[in-house]
Parts: sequence; structure tokens; C-alpha cells
Amino acid sequence: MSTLAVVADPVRWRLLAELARSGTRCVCDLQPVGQVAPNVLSYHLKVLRDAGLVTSAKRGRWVDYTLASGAADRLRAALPTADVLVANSP
Amino acid sequence: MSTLAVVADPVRWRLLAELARSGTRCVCDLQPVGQVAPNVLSYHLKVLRDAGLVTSAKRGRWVDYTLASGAADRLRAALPTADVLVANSP
DNA sequence: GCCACAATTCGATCATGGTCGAATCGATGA
DNA sequence: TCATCGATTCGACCATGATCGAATTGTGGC
Repeated sequence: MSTLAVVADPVRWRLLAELARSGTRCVCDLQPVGQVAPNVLSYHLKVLRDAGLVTSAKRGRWVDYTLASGAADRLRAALPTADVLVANSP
Repeated sequence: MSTLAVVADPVRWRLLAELARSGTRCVCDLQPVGQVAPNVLSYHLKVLRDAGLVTSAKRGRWVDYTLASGAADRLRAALPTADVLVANSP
């Protein structure tokens, strides 16, 4: 799945935005953000991890998620802004 | 289909980028840009029209496509940049 | 060691989007 | 009026991604 397709999903987008805003969050904190069942949340978090956009760390029973350090560059590469389109307009 | 999902497709992204770069183009000019069969190109152009990102105009047998005037705003709303994520980082 | 909790994984199924081959439509030229 | 062209639409099918219900795994407390 391309990075663009990864972030084009509203659930994953909300998760990324929350991690960007608040730094590290555990899965239980992300549950209300994702607004999906726990197993579906795990699925989306795995997609984000596989895309290199977030990292995870065990903390006892809990797992903490953080925006990956290269996430901004990956997003910038995958997500040209509307400005790129506007800048190229005649 | 959300605007984000609309532009997350590589075919449609290429079409938008071409129209942003060159203004108006007819379907036959967009054929090599889309890199898909003519009927599939029509399908993607319809998705872009329905999303309000492009407009079309008949010119005899030909149909011209142009980036819609509100496309930049729609894209900006749907496509937050990585900078938005970075700006919100702690 | 057992139980509860947090989190993940699994196989099956569902839903949506994309492609296919063919047909249709509208415009143009002879 | 007919044939051709550019473009679109159609119904069927395919492919991929998302959800579901259940099971599993790892950790911590007693």
C-alpha cells in the first residue's frame, strides 16, 4: 500500500494527527481517536508501522505509539500540497 | 469517495498534476498521462469531475478538461501537508 | 500457577473501488 | 443518411482493503 493510500484513510489520518499533536500515546488513548473496534485499531496501527510512519514500544501491558522520526519527510514526499498544484498552474 | 481518496489514486494524481501544469487539455492529450485504457480514463475523469476538482467542456468531438477554480482550496482542505503534522508536534 | 487485562493475530467475509469488453452516444465529414 | 471518430456508459468481474468474531499472546497482580 502506497504511503498516500495509507494516510488517505480517515482512521489512520486521525491517529497520525493525534500523535503529531500529543507525542506519544498508548493504544488505549488512541482507541477513542480511531473510533473503531480494538482489533481494527490494531490493524490500522500495523499499517502505519509497516509504512514507517509510527513506532511502537512495549511498556508492561501497554504499548506506546509515537510518530516516527522520518514521518514528516515521508508524508511530504507522498503528500504534495495543493500548493504544488497551484504553483504549477499557468 | 472522499477528496483525499480521490487524489490518493496515482492515475488521478497524474491527471491533476498535468492539468495544473498545462491548463486545459483534451481527453486525447490526457490519454498518455493516465496510462490506462480509454474507458478507464473516462471513469477517472468522472471521479475527478464529481469531486469538483476538474471541469469539462465539449469542443466538437473533443472534450477539454481544466482544473476547477476551487480545486486548490478543496485540495488544501483535504490534503493537509506534512507541515501541519510537524507544526503540531510537541 | 491462575486470572485478568491490554493488545494482536487469524481466517472468513464484506464492501468498495478499478478494470474489462462491449455497447452506446453525440459530433463531424462525405 | 451513413460511416467514422472521440468519448462515455454499462454490467460483469476482479482485486484490494476493512471489518468481524474468535482465538492467541504477552504482561502484571495475586
